[in-house]
Amino acid sequence: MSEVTRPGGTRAIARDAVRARISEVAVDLFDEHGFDNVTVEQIAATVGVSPRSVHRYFPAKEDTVIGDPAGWGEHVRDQLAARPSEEPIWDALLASYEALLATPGRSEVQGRKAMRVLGSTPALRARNLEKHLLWARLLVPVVAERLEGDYRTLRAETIVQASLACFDIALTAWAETDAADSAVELLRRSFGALQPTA
Amino acid sequence: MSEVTRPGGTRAIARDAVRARISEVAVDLFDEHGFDNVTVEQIAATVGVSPRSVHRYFPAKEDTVIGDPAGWGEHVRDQLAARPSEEPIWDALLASYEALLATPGRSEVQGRKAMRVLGSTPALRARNLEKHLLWARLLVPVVAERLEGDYRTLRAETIVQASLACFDIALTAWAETDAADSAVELLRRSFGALQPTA
DNA sequence: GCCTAATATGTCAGACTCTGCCACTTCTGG
DNA sequence: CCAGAAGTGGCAGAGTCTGACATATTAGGC
Repeated sequence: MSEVTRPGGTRAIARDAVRARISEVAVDLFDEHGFDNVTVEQIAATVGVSPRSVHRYFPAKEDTVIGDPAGWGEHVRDQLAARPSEEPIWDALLASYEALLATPGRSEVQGRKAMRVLGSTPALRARNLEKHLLWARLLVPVVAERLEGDYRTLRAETIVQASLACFDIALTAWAETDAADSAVELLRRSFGALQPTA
Repeated sequence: MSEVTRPGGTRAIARDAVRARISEVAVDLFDEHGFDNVTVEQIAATVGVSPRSVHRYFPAKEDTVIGDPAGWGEHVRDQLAARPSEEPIWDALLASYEALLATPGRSEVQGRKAMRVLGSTPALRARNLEKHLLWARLLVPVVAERLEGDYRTLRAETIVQASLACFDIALTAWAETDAADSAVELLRRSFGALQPTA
């Protein structure tokens, strides 16, 4: 997954290109040496900019891998809001995430590498999860509207966060080197783990 | 939730008391001024120790709020492993978390305050999620053993992460000032949100 | 093409978190 | 009482990150 494309002139294009380049270099270095063994200074030197500039493009070192998921959260929210209102909520969520996975972004090779890096360091993975909580804030009102009965917000929170866990687990599994399944197939598997079977 | 009680003589007792004191002071300061506005130096000064000592007791500043998750994760894992093997997995997980909540620890006031502080800052939330990952590593093998069929690890991961989300959401709701329900009641509500109703 | 305002960049100092090292202090238990 | 174990604080330094500021670059209007 890469950044949301924003129209804004040549400078915006240049900015996005610099961001992408820094991120690409960072992910490669992390993949090779481990996140904790690569400094911001090293990333900057490899790209050919100053550390100060790296920090201008990415608030934190982790964000060179994670990127800025905010735009994608809005995308999922919009997809979810557009689902038929009588559709079961789990089906609606699954379809919304699938639509997201169908959106062009990083190449498959780079995407897998980034996910592998993400899964290799607990702090990095946790920060990624924390960023995805932003998605929860966008999705919970939409889900709550489809629920009836007591504790609607609590239940909506639960369903949304469980679905985010499915998404994370599916992508993590997909990133494993020998994974033969597509990300969508694995997503369906993890969603299925929470469906009525008992 | 406080530290796991470990027999080990007077020194262990003293260590636990120092940890508890540092944590109490930290949570109070964070609650009053915000996590990012309170330095480790300030916590140390208020307690009457050096910053170096604070770092001896807590690997990271965030851990002054979160505590040591390893002991509690093992506790939950042990509770889960001791459940009857034919019990539905969701019931077994719920019972294990309930047993954890029944363990004496911080006072209710301090517990609520810590949960509120936990939810207030991205860095704290992320570190708390990292704790979830640690627990997951302990719980997934136990859950996977109770599953049959394909993709057992993926499904176990999903179930465990979803249950941890339930736990987190319940505690967060409980920490809200006007919450009238007990933490256990809220935990049952969030678990219920993932049970067959559709 | 020229010029100007807007934007981008690098240098620098400093704040904060965290770690390893070491000298010194405290304390437990035989 | 005493020795060894454990605890403490001071210190330097590494790494991340931020604000300030001077300088460089560039887009766009004329």
